[in-house]
Amino acid sequence: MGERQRGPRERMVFSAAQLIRRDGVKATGMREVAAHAGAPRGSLQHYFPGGKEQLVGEAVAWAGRYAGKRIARFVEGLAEPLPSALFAAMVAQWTDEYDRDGFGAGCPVAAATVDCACLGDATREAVAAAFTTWRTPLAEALAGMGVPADRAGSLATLMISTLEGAILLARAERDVRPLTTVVRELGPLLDAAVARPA
Amino acid sequence: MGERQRGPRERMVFSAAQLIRRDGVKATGMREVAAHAGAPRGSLQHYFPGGKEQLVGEAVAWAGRYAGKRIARFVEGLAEPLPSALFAAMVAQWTDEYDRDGFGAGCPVAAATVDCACLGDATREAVAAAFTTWRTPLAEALAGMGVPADRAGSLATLMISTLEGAILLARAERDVRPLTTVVRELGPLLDAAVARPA
DNA sequence: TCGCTACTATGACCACTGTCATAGTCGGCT
DNA sequence: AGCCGACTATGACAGTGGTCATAGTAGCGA
Repeated sequence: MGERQRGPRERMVFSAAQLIRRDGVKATGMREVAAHAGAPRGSLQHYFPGGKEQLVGEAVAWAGRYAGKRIARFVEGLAEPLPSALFAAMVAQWTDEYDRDGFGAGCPVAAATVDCACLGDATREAVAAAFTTWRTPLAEALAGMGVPADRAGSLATLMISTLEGAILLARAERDVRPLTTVVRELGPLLDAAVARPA
Repeated sequence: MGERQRGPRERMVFSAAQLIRRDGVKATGMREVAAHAGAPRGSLQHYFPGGKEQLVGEAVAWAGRYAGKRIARFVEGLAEPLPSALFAAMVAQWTDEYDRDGFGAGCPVAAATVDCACLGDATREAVAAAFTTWRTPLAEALAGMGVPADRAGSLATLMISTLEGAILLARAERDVRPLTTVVRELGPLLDAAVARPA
C-alpha cells in the first residue's frame, strides 16, 4: 500500500492498520504500533490523546478511504468497463497479495468489525463509515457502467460482502481458491445487470 | 442455539463459542468462559489441559459441526428444494437473531479466523476444518437439488463467502439490510444453476 | 538569550491475562 | 472403613496491556 514517508503521525496510523489487519484490534498493542512505525512511544499520547480508540478509528477510516480511492483506479485500468471486470480487479488485489506475501493479513475494517467489542461505540461507527466510503464510489462506478441506479447500491453491497467473505475463507484455508471461485461465479450475474444499449 | 444442559465441559465449549463470536478470541478470557458457563475455574485446566488453544479449537469445531448440521435441517424445512430458498433460510437465521437480540455477535469461525494470530497454527487448522464441515454438506445439498456436481462446490463457497461478508456488513452498520440484499441479488443466480428437468 | 511550543523519552501504575501449583471435596469401589 | 480417582477451589506468578506523569530536547520567534 502507499507508504509515503509522511510525518510520524501518518506512519503510525498506517502501521496500526497493517498490524490490525494481521493480528486484530485487541492483539495489536500501542507499543507495537509505535515500534512498527519507527516512532517514539511518547508520540502516541501526543498525536492520539484519545488513546487506542482514536488510533484504531483513524486506521479504519484510512483503510476505508484507501479502498474507496482504489475503485477509481480500478475503473481506469479496465480494458472493458464491465462490472465483472471491476470485481475481478478488486479480488485480484488480494490474490496478488496472498500469492506474494502469504495469508497473514486480511481486511483491517473486517478485523475491527469482528472485535470492536474491546473498544467503545466510536470504533463501530468508524467501521460503518469506512464501509460507506467504500461502497459509495463502487455503486457510482457500477452506475457509470450502465447498471440501473436502484440496483447499483445492492450490487455494491453484494460485491463487498462476497469479497470480504472470500478473503475470510482464503485466509482460513490458506488458499486463494475461494477468491478465484467467487470471481468466476459472480461475474455473469454482475454483467447481466447492465442495461444493454443494443 | 441448542443449549442442552449437558456436562460442564460442553457448557464451557459452548460458552467459549458464544463469547468468541461476540468479543473475538483475544478479548475472551478463560476466566470469563468459566464464569459464563457457570463452571468452576479449576475445571478449565482439568478438561482443557491444552489451555486456551484447545478450548478455542473445540469451540470452533463445535461451531463448524453446528453449521453443517443446520444445512440438513434447512433442506427439510424448505417448501421448494431450490438453492435460493436454502440460502434464504441460512441468512434468515441471522436476520432473526439480529432482529431479536441485536448485532452483538457474529460467526465464531470468522472471529477465530480474523485473530488466530494470537494462538498457534492449530487454531488456524481448526478454522479451516470448520469451514470444510460446513461447506461439504452444503455442496451435497445443492447437488441433491439438481446442481451439477462440478458447480455445487463452487456455489457452496460463494454462498458461504457472501453470507459471512454480509454478516460482517450487517454488524458494522447495525442493519440487516446487507443480509436481505444478498439474498435478493444472489437468489436468481443460484437457481439458474440447477439442471432443469423440463 | 529568553521563553514558548511541539515533540520526544522513560518510568510507573494498575488491571488483567494464561498458566501453574496446591489443597480440598465428593462419590463410588473393594 | 479405607482408598483413589475425578473434579473443584484458590492463590500465586510472570507477562503484558493501556494510560498517566514527569522530565527532557529541539526549533523558532522576539
